[in-house]
Amino acid sequence: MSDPLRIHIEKIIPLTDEEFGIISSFFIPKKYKKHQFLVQEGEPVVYNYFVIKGLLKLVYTDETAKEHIVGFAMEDWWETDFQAYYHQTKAAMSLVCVEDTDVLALNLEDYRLLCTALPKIERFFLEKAYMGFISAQQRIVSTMTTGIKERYEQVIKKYPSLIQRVPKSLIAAYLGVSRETLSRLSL
Amino acid sequence: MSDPLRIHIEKIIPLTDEEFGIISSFFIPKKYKKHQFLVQEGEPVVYNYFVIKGLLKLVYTDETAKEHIVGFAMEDWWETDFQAYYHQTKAAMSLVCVEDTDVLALNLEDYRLLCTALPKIERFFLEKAYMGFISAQQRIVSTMTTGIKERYEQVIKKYPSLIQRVPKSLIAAYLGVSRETLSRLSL
DNA sequence: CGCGCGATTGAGTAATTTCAAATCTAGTGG
DNA sequence: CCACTAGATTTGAAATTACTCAATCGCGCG
Repeated sequence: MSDPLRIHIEKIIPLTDEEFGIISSFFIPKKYKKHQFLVQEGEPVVYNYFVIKGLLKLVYTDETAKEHIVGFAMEDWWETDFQAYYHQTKAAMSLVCVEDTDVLALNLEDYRLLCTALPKIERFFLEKAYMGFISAQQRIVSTMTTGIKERYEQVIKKYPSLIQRVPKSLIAAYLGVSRETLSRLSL
Repeated sequence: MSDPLRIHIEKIIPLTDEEFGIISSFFIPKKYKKHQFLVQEGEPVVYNYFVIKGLLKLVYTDETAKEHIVGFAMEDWWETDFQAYYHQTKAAMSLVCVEDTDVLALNLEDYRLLCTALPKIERFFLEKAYMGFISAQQRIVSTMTTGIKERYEQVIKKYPSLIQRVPKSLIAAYLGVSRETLSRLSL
């Protein structure tokens, strides 16, 4: 009854026990240790991950080996290389544990089967995709219009726990500035 | 039979004439002239727009009155201030005609009625939302990792007609650099 | 105690911005 | 057909900002 996935989905659509049983049967529980890779750049992306517990970073590594944080994923978040997952191509980025992490994994075929078995779940995924789009777009606007200091403050306001859980250098990589520049901001 | 909306939707889900009749009945055709506003910052956002013909820019204006282009919308694109539309709040950005433009407008209540009347349309909107999310995320990655020259080249490669249809200063505002800087790139 | 990781600080360099002026171009009216 | 004008683009130069590279500091842990 206190299943995190069920609570998460029921924030958007109500479920009977039977329906949740169907949903549940498509997900594979997995556990990873800090520094392990869930998605590896250059490899196929098998799963979309729902985070039960822990913290992940989605990282793009450029030609000069510099790491750029595309996003973090904590409890109740979905994360993967969505482009590669959905189109079944090789990953362009990596999904890596920042902490020991428990997830539920859903492969694309099972996702489609789930949607066939329980069409109303599509409403849920639509909401998730839509919200993901809105928040990505707002991040774009924020990057274009807002100074680094304010962006940093927005991040710690929006995800207060993040500052406790990751080194500031990762936040810098998320904001798109060097760790030195972030360090020099008078906060 | 050559209805742009029908062709657009049928790229994702097949439709009977009757089904398309239902869909069609929820949309309101509208026409706008260059420089007119479809969405005005600070005002409620009534519609989501499907562009039949023409070109729109989605603009965020910052405190210093500088314009930032969140996105363009040309034929077969959907555009609005999605955040404000979906949550029925005031617009944070404006949607403005770059050319005379014909659209089909869908208000949120009609959107919900349409989804009830024809649930399979949700598959279509899910695909759109998902692709919108992916492309927004890729724009974030591109901004973080790629130099301006390459980003400019990517844009003209992806949307070749854009360069003919908008001044370079708008592309600069889309890329997040000053028009002078864009002008100084040796292309 | 000493190692290692993260954070800070300093100095020089590179890129971008801003402000200003000059140039170019397309469309308009004479 | 030409001159004029408004908008768009380019160029110049100074100022700002962030970057890189390097050294230092701080702290927890074996």
